[in-house]
Amino acid sequence: MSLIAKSRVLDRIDLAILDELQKNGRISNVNLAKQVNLSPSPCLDRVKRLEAEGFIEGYFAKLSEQKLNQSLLAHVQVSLVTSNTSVFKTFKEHIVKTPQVVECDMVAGGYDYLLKVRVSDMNEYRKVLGDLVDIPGVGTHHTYMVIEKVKEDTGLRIDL
Amino acid sequence: MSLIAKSRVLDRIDLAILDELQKNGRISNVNLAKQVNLSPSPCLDRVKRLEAEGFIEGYFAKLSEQKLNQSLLAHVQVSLVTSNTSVFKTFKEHIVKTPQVVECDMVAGGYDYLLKVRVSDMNEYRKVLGDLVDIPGVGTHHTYMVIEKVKEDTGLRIDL
DNA sequence: AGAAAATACCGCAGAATATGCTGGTTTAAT
DNA sequence: ATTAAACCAGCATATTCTGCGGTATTTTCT
Repeated sequence: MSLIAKSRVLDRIDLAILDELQKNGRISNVNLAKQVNLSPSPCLDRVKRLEAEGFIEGYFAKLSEQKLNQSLLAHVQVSLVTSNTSVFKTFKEHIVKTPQVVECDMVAGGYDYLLKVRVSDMNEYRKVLGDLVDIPGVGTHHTYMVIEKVKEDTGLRIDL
Repeated sequence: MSLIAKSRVLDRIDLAILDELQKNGRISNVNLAKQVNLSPSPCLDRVKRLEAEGFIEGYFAKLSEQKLNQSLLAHVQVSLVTSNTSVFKTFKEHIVKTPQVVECDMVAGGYDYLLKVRVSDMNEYRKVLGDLVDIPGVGTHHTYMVIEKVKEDTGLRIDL
């Protein structure tokens, strides 16, 4: 017997459930069941299983960036001067503590980072960038201020 | 009387509701009410109002990128050769049609774009990039492949 | 300051939904 | 062909949703 946890194969119904929940996270189970041509009980069973198996990580409300005054977005490319462990540790600690940095990816060879920064206005951005470049070990940086959002797909692609 | 739709000021309870729903989008109304020290009725009233006023844009299930085999992420910087309207139109049409491109921001002066591409593996990425560079008007491009996700905050910042 | 109005809150009741259980059916493997 | 496993529908109970009426608190106007 294999020690690897078996990952059940998803059938068409499971995929339809995921696709629907990804678009409408608060749909009632009875309506979800109708949507996927199932009666409520087995539908709920499947949802519970998809949650337990980790296919569904959670449910979240999407809030309005405009209404909550956080509609200015910038991508910042940052290079560290060395791959030194303590330099990275300091950098990461700062990033985690800075709430305006909503995303941080290590890219390419290991010294480069791409940050996504969400702020209310340029003044706030200036402060965030000022703090960022003061971190020891931070070398070059370049800001890509977002002018227009052309596309944004939050969900994953589901092939039904 | 003003024709501007009045935007009610959010009090501490509204912010607490938004903060909770952003973390737990499927919490029951009775539990949400307990969380914010309210009885269910006014709590539901507030949620409905926050939805109607656009503070809450929707509810979504977050699916597992790993489990659904879409865990390879790349940021791609693309420059168009001109700001020509039809060039941009063609570019945008391609982007919208390509499901692997999950995000596309126009940045800086107007010819540069930052794409976020989500694929299952390098082979798929190669195809996506190949199609991308074949679009007429696309000039230089540079790929930042994500090695490690250092931080990811989906929600907005709420100051309670 | 005092009265009137508006707003927000609570608790209750009927309707809808969630959830566990049972039994019957299909599917897969031996 | 037989057995085992998985799946599905329907029912019963518990929970939750949701609208309504009454009360308290805050706001506004005189």
